[in-house]
Amino acid sequence: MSPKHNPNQCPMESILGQIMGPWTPYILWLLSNEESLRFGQIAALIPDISAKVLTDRLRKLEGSGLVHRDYHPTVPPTVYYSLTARGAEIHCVLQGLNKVALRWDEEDKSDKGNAEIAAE
Amino acid sequence: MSPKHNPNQCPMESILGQIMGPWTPYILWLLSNEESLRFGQIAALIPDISAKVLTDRLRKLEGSGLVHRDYHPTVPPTVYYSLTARGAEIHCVLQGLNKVALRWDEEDKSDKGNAEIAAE
DNA sequence: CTCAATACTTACCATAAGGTAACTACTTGC
DNA sequence: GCAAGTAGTTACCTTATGGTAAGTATTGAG
Repeated sequence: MSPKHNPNQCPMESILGQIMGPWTPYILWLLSNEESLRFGQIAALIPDISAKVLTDRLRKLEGSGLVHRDYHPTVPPTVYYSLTARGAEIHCVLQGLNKVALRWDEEDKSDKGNAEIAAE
Repeated sequence: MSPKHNPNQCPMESILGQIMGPWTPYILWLLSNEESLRFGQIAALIPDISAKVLTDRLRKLEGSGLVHRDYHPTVPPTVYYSLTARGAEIHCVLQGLNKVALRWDEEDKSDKGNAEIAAE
C-alpha cells in the first residue's frame, strides 16, 4: 500500500489491511479451527514462518482486536492465543474461501490428470 | 512469503497467494460489481495505484485465470477487463467480507461517538 | 509537424519487509 | 554453574516492492 493511502476511508480496505497480507489469514484460519493455540504450536503449524514475523502478525492482530493474547507468567512462560468475538466473525468468510480453494484444487488436479492422459 | 515456501502444497495458501496482497482484492471487488472495466476506469476508481502496479496485478490475475483481458486494437487501444467464471466465484466471499467490514465500521463509529459523548 | 489519447513498458531509486542469528528472562534439573 | 525450555527481542543484512518519470505505439485532428 502506498504510504499516502488512508485505509480508513473505506471499510473494505480497512478490513483487508487488518486480515490480509503474508501469513495473517493463515494464522486466523488456524485459530478459528481451534479453541486456542500456543505460540510454539502456531509456529509448528506454519513451518516457514519466522518467530519475528509470527510475533509481528500476532501483535497486529491483537492490536486490531481480532486475537486475544493470554499470557501466563510460568517458567518457562506459556502464551495462549485465541480469536476474539470479532475475530471469530471472519471464520465464515475464510470457510467460504476454503470451499472455493478446495473446489479449484480438485478441478486443477483433474485437469492435470486429463492433460497427462491426453499426452499419452 | 518466503521464497522457499511452495504455496501449491495447500489449496488455501494457493488461493490466498492469487487473490490477496495489496490492491488485488480491491480490483476483484470492483470487477465483480461491473460487467467489465477498462484499464483507465479501474485506475480512476483506485486513485492511489500506479499504472505499473495495476498492470502487474491484472497480469497476475489473468495468469491465474481469474480475469479476462479483452484487447481491442483500435487507436488508441481499448482494453476491457472482466472476471472469468472462476473469478466470479470469489464474489460471494468478498461480499461476505464486505458485510463484516460494514458492520465493524458501524460499530467503530458508534463506539467512537459514545467515547466522545463520555468525554464531554 | 506536432499533439492528444490509451494502455502500457522501462529504468532508476527509495523504502519496506523479511531472513538469520544471537541474545534475553527465569527457574528447574543435573 | 551450566544447559534446557518458552516466547519472544534485537541487530544486521538482503531482497522485494512500489513510486516516479519518461518512453512507446498508432493515427486522426489541428
